[in-house]
Amino acid sequence: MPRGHPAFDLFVRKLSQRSILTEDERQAILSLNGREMEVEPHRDIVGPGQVTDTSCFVVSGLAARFGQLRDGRRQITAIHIPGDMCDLYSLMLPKVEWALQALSARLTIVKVPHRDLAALCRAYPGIAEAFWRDCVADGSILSQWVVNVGRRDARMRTAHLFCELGVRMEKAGLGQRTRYRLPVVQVQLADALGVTPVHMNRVIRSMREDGLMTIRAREVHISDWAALATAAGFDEGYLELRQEARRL
Amino acid sequence: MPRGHPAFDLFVRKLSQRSILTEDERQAILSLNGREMEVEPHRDIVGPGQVTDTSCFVVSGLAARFGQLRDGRRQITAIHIPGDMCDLYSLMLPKVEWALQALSARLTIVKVPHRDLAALCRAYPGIAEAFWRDCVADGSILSQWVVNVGRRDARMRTAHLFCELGVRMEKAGLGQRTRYRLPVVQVQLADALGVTPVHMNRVIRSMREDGLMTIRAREVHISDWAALATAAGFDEGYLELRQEARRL
DNA sequence: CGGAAGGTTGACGAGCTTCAAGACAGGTGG
DNA sequence: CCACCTGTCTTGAAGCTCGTCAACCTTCCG
Repeated sequence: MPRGHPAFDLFVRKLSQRSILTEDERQAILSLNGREMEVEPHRDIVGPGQVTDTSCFVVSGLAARFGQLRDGRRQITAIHIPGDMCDLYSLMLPKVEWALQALSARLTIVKVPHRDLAALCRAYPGIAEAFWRDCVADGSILSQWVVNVGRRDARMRTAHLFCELGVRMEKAGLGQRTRYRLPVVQVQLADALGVTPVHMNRVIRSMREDGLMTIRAREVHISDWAALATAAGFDEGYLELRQEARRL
Repeated sequence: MPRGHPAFDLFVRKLSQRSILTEDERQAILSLNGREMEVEPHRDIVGPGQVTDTSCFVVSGLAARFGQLRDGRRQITAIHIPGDMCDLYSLMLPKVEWALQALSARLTIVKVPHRDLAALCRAYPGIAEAFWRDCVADGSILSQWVVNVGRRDARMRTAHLFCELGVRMEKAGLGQRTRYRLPVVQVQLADALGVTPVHMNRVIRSMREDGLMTIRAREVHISDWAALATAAGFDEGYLELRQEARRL
């Protein structure tokens, strides 16, 4: 089996948490390859209206999908951490409607041609299923975000996002849920949570003053997980991966 | 080929708008069957935490997924119109995190066993792909909802929802985008848009006074589509089905 | 006729935005 | 080494959107 890009063991790891993969399938995914590149912030990796023929695997750093209004206001609809294949859904709908950008200063991705992903799906139905399940799991997070911005106030929303990221980071092996690197600025948190940067700042301050959490040097430190989770109304069920991961 | 439930030609119609299906595949889907039932509002078809072994096809009426906070506040995360297979994603993640309920007074669904859907996927990779694409398309709508509740004010949000539903109804052959039946009460619109019922009422009144649209006898009538779409910042790209619907 | 459900309206307050300014840090050039 | 600049964080004050509470109205239906 030819060796692919070394970062893809992160991808196998993530898929295996949700789906059952045979050894053949694992090896097939590990043999994937693509163009590695570093992306600077505020530059679209893919932009709305484009038809793309690649998906982007996050090696290090953070990526995000942005929706944009005509007046320039932005809303982040998804945050992708290392190990995520963002734009996997574009394999099904290659015309993308959202901008994908770097969220952190240093973002390294691998661009994987749809051609190769499609070949894998044809050869191994189990891989197609794992990809499908991955898209659905992203949708589950998206549902939670709708609830978040729709029905929680700014403080709950913020607490909820930090809980979600903590759990996702931990599951991906990138830190503990109570302490993880988050190389983003407050403006971007505001864009993710649907508030203004000014208000974002006040909310973070208030949570710091209440002893819930602190952010220093791009690192989140949650001092009281239970209190934060309660304040957020956080229930990690929607991130639960290891359910009855049967094969079709 | 055994005849299945007659309503599934709506399903084939919808899938065919997004994906290319062979005649065999169409016939296979049409042979699907399940238990038809009528559901009254405020009763969970499936509830959070349950593990389900069926998906629900909407024959007539409206269904919705609800997220709920501990204090009882609700947020609708998806509205399903006739022809939608809601809970299709549960084929991949059978443990559901959201409540599925009737939105309209009279909702008729067909409960299709996962077993049968899975058998179809195994026998016809093209059907699996169409299902996958359907899930992704739902995710695309969900992204737009995040932008909606995150960055648009109540008036824009409302206008946006009526535009979206208009286009979806039209594509499904259930009316014109400027005139369609929407058998829901204002409380439910408020739950979908993340505002209070009182404010919902004021927004609808204001839009009526501005000559944008009216709702009478559960029927939406959009008097000035262009003005409404502009007020909403509506761009139907994210609902566009007929893109390069290639097969893998 | 009476009750229930949904729609409508007013008054008031809270949460969030907007505008504006200042503090602080890191990086650059003289 | 310091002056300066730029990006980020922080804070205050004023105002608007939206939520809350409460009441009343209309329609429908038994």
